[in-house]
Order: sequence, then C-alpha cells, then structure tokens
Amino acid sequence: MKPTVVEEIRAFNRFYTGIIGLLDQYLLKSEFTLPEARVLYEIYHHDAILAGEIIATLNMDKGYLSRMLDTFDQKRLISRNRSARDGRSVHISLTAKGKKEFEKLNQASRDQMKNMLALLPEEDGDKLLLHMAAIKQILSKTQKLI
Amino acid sequence: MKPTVVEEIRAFNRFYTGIIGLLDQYLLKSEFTLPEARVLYEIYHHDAILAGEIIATLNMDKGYLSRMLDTFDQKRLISRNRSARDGRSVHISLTAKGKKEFEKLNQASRDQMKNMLALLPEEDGDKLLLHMAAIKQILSKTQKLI
DNA sequence: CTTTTTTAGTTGACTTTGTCAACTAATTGC
DNA sequence: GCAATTAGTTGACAAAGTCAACTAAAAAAG
Repeated sequence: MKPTVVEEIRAFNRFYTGIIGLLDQYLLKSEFTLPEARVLYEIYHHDAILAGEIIATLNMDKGYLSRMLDTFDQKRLISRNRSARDGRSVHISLTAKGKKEFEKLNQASRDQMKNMLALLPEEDGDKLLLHMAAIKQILSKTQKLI
Repeated sequence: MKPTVVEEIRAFNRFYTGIIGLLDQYLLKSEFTLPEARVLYEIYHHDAILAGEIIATLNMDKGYLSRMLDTFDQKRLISRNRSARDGRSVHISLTAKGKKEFEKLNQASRDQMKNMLALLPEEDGDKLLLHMAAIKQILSKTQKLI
C-alpha cells in the first residue's frame, strides 16, 4: 500500500475525530454523557439486550457499564431481568420513561445534524451519503481484523 | 434535507467512532495517552506553536493543556519560550528527545494503518482515499458553523 | 454426578481525561 | 494611565475508563 494512502487516511481520521468532537460537544449539554447516550442507543434499538452485547458492540469495560446501568436503574430509565435460560446474564430494557428520554435526546441529535446539513447545498447531503456508504462498506471488511 | 440523509450520516458517525476507537485502543498501549499524542502531533508539525493555537485546533481546555505541557516539560520532551512579541504567550517546541519519541509513536500508528489496509485489495485503499477526500471537502465548509 | 474451569456480571480501587472558575501577568483600547 | 481583555496557570472537582478480585451460574472434564 502506498505511503500516501496511509497518511491520507490518518489525516482523515484526525479530521473526522474533530467533526465528531464538535457534534458531541454541542449535543451533550444534555442530561446524558456521551457514553451514556451510546448505551441508551443500544438498548433502545435492541430491547432486552444483554449487558455482554453492549460491551461487545461498544467495546466497553464491563465494570463501567455495570455502574452506568446502576444509575439508569436509579433514575428508572431501564429494567434489568435475569435471563431464564442463563442465570448469569441480564436482559436490559428501557422503561417508558427511558424511551421517552432517549427519544428526546435522539431528536436533539437529529436536529443538530439537520441544522448542520442545512448549511450545505442539497446535493452535498446526497454526496456525503454515497461516500460514507462506500467507506463503511470497505472498512467493514477489516473491522474484525484490526 | 431528507430524513434518510440525516439518519445515514449519524449512522456513519457511530460506525466511524467505533473504527477510530479500535485504532486508538491498539495504538495507545504506548507510553502516551491519546490526547498527549494529539498534542505532540501539533507541536511536531508546527514548531514554536502557541499554546492557544493547540487549544483552538484540538478544542481543548487550556488548564488541561497547561498541565499536560508540564509533564512533557518534566520528561524533557518540549521547551517552552515566552513570546518576545507578546509576553503572555508561550511558544512550544519539541526537544530532540521529543521529536524522537513522537516519530516512534507516529511510525507505530503508520504501521498499524498499513497492516489494516493490507487486509484490503489494493484498489480499496485508493477508493477510500477518494471518498475521504470528498467528505473532507464537503464538511470543511460547515466545520466553523456547527 | 461432582469437581474443575469458564463465563456474565458486580464491586473496589484507581488513573486518565476533561471541566470550571479563580487567579496572575501582560497587552490593548480608551 | 486606567479599565478591559487576553494567554496561560493553578485549584478543585467531575466524568470516563481501566484493572483485578470477587460472586454466582453454567459448561466441560473426569
């Protein structure tokens, strides 16, 4: 692989780290921290998800998650249920309150992105989409192998 | 802007957050933490950079940076010099030792990327490059406006 | 079976990362 | 020359992440 390719991809990573940082920064004036938001996202989209699945998906420390779930529990955002099939595992679901709060957060994030995209000509959005899809497709092949 | 565009871009952000996380994770078994590496990068590429420039570029708290520079100083990785033109500002440079250590870190990061790309067919690297350049170009327009 | 080993999650102790506000010293604007 | 601003430092603290020891359950080995 040509050195330029390596360098350019690293440059893109730095650039995109900045973009994501900006987006996160403004979003997370909310009542949730960034990792909290990511965990809520996973639970919302996979009802009765196992703690271990969140850990694997988000590459997260299990102790850290366990404590985060405690605080969600205290706030009545989630319910935890021992698996009937495997008494070591815990299924996690959002309560009605948890769903509502996540949806609020999610909408704020969506609005933010919409505002950002509104600064661009319409066709740029579509272009972004295509380029991102292509990158995602290529990198998916490597992801498990890094 | 179509809702799909918004959702897809957010999906890409989640995906790419994961990629960057993986890369960082394996790289930073080094002696530097991630923000330290980013700061060293800036100093390496902009000799005699001002603290304020690093703060602006990396969107970083000045207190946090100030302390980080202290530890670099203790390790003799950088030198700090008051600006002659503005006695409040400090110019930061890498010492020979600092350059050497950064280069080591940089090479490790480069190697990691090379290994990752080696998993892909040659043409995928070039494709990635093009898509990334396009995204960078489009998003650069918005960056200051988020 | 029942003993060992592995696995899922919890808990404790700690480090790193990041934030905020008060402060010092220098500079700029009036 | 004085008030307001600015660059960076310091103190105090909160958020994020790591690591290892531990508990309880399940799976594997005998």
